[in-house]
Amino acid sequence: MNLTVLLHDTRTRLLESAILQFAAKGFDGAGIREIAKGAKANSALVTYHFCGKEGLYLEALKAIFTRKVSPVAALASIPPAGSPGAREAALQGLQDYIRAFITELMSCDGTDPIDEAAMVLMAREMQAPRKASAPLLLEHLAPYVTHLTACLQVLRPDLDEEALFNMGVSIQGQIIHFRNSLGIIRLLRGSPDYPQDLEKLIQHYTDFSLRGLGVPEAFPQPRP
Amino acid sequence: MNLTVLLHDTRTRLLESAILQFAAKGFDGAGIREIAKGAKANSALVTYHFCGKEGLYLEALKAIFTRKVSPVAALASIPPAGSPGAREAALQGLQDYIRAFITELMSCDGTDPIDEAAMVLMAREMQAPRKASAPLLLEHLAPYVTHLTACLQVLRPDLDEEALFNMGVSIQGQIIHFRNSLGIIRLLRGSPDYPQDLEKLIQHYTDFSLRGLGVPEAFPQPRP
DNA sequence: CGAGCTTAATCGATCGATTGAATTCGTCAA
DNA sequence: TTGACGAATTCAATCGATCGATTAAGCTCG
Repeated sequence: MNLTVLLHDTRTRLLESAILQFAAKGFDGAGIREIAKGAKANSALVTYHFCGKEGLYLEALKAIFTRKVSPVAALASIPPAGSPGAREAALQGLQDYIRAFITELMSCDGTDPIDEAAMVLMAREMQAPRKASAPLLLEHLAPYVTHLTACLQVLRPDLDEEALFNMGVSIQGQIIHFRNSLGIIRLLRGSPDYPQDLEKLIQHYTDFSLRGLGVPEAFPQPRP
Repeated sequence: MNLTVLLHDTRTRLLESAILQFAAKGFDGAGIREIAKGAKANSALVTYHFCGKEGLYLEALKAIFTRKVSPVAALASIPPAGSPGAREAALQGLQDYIRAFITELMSCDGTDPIDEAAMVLMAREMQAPRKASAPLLLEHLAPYVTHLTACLQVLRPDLDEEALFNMGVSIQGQIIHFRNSLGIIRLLRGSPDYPQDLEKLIQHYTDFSLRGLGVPEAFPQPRP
């Protein structure tokens, strides 16, 4: 019995190694032999446990989504529009949402390489989803959109449905782009450890989003 | 002499086919045989003209950047801060920038498949740049950042340098994310032809950005 | 003719998948 | 507790296919 391998069973080790390899080299660039080597397992086990490379990829995606995305979606629902305190609740809900989103996306400060790889893989999949994984993506992203739209609806009841949708895309877009393009952003900024202050970052995205949405409370004093 | 091939020489045809194939299948997924077939050429020409697959990829990227990115960067420079009319010029410059950015990014309505593929390839490269192409990326993106930062500096002289940088990332981020994730966004929205009205989209991103930046003119009337 | 370009053919390497034997594991009879 | 049996798991070895790169001969012009 191998001691270094006792913590996880072979299937789990294959999944974790797959996340690392797929994130680093893409679906075509990563080979099942190297994935198996990273899991200290035999490459034939990919077919045995996952019905081949494609099945392993899908299972790896599923594992990532249930681990990273689902927790954030479990935010408290806001009161329905029109009820007393709905506006304050929606405002707070939107702020919590942005905070949870950024925190979750940035919760991989080198401590867990698998977390970091999971973000890369998720980002790639959102940008150019494989045909087989599009349903998986939609299923796990829908709760986000629902919650966000509900908040926006309360805060800007005057907007039509398309305008609200655009607002949601803008708010999510800034944050996702920040996470996805962190490599380029750090190059452009010239400092590899940006952002140093996560709290300041959350404050920026909250303020920018609330102002962009058109919430008066977030707007600075008008000039004289 | 082949008639169907007279329009471009072999090198150019290989480049265009490479853009299509690399965008569709990624660097590892695309094969030089298929690229050559798409260009009605022999696969050995990849080595002859571009010193191998990697060289072809870099040349394809270079062709994309000089075609899509550089033109947008050629925007009129704004007057220096403090000079009369600087604020109005900066405001207009920012609006022009957003318009030019979106227009260029969306200027591939199925008319030119190479344009569409170029966007996919550029997006992928921004998200996960290959080691060899990072310098190319920085070189072509720097003018954008310079122009945008100059506008922001004039419009919000009270902000420090890091805050201005965050503003720029947010403004660019929404738009880039919109273009990169258009596939998922259309799925979430449920309409494959979104956005129908490009002008309305430009208006949204302009308004959202100006409000997010904290420009009073863009803010709606405060509630009673 | 000679330089630039293009071709078919082939190289060794690596790919994902499969095979059949070897090993480990849970379970139940003795 | 022990031994044995069937199922589940893991293994080394190998399959055909495809990869990028190379070679040497053929072609096209100035």
